[in-house]
Amino acid sequence: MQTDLQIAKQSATLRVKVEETLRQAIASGRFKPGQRLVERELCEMLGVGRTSVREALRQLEAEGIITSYPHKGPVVSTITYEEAAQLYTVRALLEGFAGQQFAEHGTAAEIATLQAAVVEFEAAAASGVGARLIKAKNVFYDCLMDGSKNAFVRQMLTSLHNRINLLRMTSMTQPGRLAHSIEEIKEIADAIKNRNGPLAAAACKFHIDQAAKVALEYLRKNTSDTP
Amino acid sequence: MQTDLQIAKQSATLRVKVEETLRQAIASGRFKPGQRLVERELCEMLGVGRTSVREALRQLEAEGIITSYPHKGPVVSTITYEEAAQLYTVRALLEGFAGQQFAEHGTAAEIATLQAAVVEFEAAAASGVGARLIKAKNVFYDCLMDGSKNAFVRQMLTSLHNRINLLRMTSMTQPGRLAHSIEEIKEIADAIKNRNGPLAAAACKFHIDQAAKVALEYLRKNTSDTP
DNA sequence: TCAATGCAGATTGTCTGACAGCTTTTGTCG
DNA sequence: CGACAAAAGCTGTCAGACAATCTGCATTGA
Repeated sequence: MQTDLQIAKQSATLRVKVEETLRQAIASGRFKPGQRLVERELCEMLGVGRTSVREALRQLEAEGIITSYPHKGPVVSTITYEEAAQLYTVRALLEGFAGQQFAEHGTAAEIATLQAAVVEFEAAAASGVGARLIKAKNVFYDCLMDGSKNAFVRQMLTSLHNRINLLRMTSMTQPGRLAHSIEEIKEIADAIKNRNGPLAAAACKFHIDQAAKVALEYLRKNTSDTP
Repeated sequence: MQTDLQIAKQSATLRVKVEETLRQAIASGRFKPGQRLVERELCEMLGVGRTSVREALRQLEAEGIITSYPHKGPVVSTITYEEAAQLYTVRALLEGFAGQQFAEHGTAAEIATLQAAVVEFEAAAASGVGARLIKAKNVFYDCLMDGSKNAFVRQMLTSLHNRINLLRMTSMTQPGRLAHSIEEIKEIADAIKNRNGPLAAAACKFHIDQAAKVALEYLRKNTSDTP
């Protein structure tokens, strides 16, 4: 495992590292939605040539987290209310599917891993450390996606998560939301443990729908506030 | 409309044209799965510099229709039996969703367009012209994806269609399959016309499952034949 | 004063040439 | 015949250059 990661990082081409760095920078809010990404600045900032930067940008563009306009260059993608609504809809669909597959075909070991992730998420929430919470949530979703046993679902959900990341920090920091979130996640894990496919799907869908409600409400207010 | 398209094609950057050309070349079988794509050859073939080719390749890689290995270069993606099965599964899920949305929220105009597409598909099948058939099918799916009213579903399905294209020609040329295919498509359009969401979803899922059955059977035979 | 025009700066899109590094193949020697 | 070294073929990356294009600002004309 460890060596795998190390080897992966070593043999990773420069372009991939740039990709990861930029993805991280965007996810962490270092670059904000709508902000222009000027090639030369990125080159200096990262200490690499234009080739690597441009190819990395193409990749991020394909993933949808940046948008480029011809002869104007790329900007960090913004997300409209309608897009966010659509995004959460399809996310609910796919995660519901993943949950159902997990419940019906997951191994005992996978279920154990999932439950451990829930426990860690709870602990992270109690600790109040934001970074730990995000990490725990990522572990949980990673596990859930693995449970779908479907590489395409995994890939699509990863892409959706990346695009929603800018909003997700919102939906989790809303007062009272976190406690509900924990309960919903427990429901998911329980349904999976009990091998109840439809219930697992419903629990996943419910969880996303709740998150969507909060995020969309926030988005609605903020987009009308700043015309 | 026309001017829009013309302007779009004019202002398209070279890179995008290369993308489209390569996508087409792969979809049409000009480049076969597993085949290496050597940069210099592509440059000569297309008459463009390495920059444009490499950036286009990154895009196609992100879409999954080519795969690159570090320091070895890109090859046209191959698809294993398991991957194909997963692909059809998620496609059934998404198209089922699209069909349901269409039935429940599609406009009368959209339904009329869909029905026209069905008629054209039938005519194309009767004509026996392969190209016309493929075009008709694409129109039908385009219409169906629009009906989902969800840009993400549309994008994901487009990507899946691209990746499945190499197999799709198979599943449609199987003897007897085409007649069934027409019937299934009619079922879909009927369910949508009658505003029956669940039935539309089921019809879409059934259609894909049938296509999957044929394609997977073919794939199973061919992959075990050529070790 | 204000709108239209036009120029200058900034940035992207693309090409060329170059070179190191990794893979694969070839060739040679024990 | 096998191992090891040399060579060839590509990719990954950089730097520099230049045309095309966008944008903001200044100039000009009504």
